[in-house]
Amino acid sequence: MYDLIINNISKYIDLTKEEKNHFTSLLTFRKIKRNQFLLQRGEVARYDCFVKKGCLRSAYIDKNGEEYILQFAIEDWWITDFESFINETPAKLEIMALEDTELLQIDKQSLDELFNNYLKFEHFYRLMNERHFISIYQHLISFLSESAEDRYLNFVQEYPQFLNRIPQYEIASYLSITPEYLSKIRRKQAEKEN
Amino acid sequence: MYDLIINNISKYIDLTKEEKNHFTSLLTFRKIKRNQFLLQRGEVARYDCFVKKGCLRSAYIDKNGEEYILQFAIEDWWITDFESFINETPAKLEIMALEDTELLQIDKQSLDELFNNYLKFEHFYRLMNERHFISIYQHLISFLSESAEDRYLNFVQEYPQFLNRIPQYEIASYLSITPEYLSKIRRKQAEKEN
DNA sequence: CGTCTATTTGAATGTACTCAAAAGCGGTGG
DNA sequence: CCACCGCTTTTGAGTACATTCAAATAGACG
Repeated sequence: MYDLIINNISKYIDLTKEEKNHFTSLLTFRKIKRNQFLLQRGEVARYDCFVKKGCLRSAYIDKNGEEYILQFAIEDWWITDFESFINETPAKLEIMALEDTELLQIDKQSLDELFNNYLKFEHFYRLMNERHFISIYQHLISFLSESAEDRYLNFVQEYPQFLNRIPQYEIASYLSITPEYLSKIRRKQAEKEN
Repeated sequence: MYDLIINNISKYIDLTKEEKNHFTSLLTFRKIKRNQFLLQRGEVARYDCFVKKGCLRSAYIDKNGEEYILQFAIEDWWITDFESFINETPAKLEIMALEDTELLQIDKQSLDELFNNYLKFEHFYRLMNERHFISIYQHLISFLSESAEDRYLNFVQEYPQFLNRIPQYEIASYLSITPEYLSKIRRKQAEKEN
């Protein structure tokens, strides 16, 4: 049950048996079905969620109802609306399952208590968030400096595991282009191959 | 000398006199002149820097030499190439002073030692980075969902203190538009006023 | 199969860019 | 105090990347 998440944390810090037990006692298991919401806009994100199995996406929805996917999360990834979770404010993002999904979640209060009692975990959380932060930075830079076509090519290189798993219009949204234009990019690439 | 930075940290955690003294003993003071580099691309960012006086900008430079400004930092802000500082890898960003600037900087080793000896400071750093992280997230969302014109209007609202201080072509770069187009946006806005 | 959803195609359009040149602005020296 | 220089901002014309809209085609699933 907890192998994957313990292993995930052990990449950053070493844990004693007691620490593992205490940590896992704070987790709750949750299943959500394909196309169901883990978090809806306006709710407070009460949990930081670790994906045990399945696939989710977080997206920002603007005033015109336009969706902008910010992150996909599969097995061994964490996902939440970070701003909402940290500040305990209404979420600007929504998180939806793209597949039937199994999660282990921890609520903010438990996490804060954990940080107070086991300082090691605050260290872990800082390190994990630093990585996450760096990846968002890179994402931002790629939007600033690259064309839609380059972003697609990078995506294919960097996340080949997503290509077979996630519909094309979701990938288009992640790359912030229209599905029509992504289709045209793909045709162009296919023509180049020959 | 240290009032501003101690005050900055005290927004997040309470410090004893001894902690303050220890912390400030780790800082080095540095002045850089307008148009000089605090960090150049390819160097490792050895310091996280607190701005005591002046103004800097961090920018990503792509293969064509195009600049994309990611952050401005004035008094009471922190700046570094986070990825380079954390991972101790060559910087992809450059940081330059837009005005004569005074800094207090701390190197990574001192910071890590500080975290080990005074766990409180790791807590501070986590909280500060969480805020920084959230603001990068919002920056990304604004690029995804808003037109150049809306981004400019938001910038004017959110950072009026920068308008008189930073040249227009730097602001254009931060908004990721050409100076020419920013000029056109401003004319359009001015016409609306009448 | 038939239906529903996802992808592709094409034509018209728009937002923002490029390039070139003019105008504005601030400082310096004669 | 004016003239000149370099740098920043504005203007305009032409263009490109990506969008919108509408329709056709392809795929997936019951």
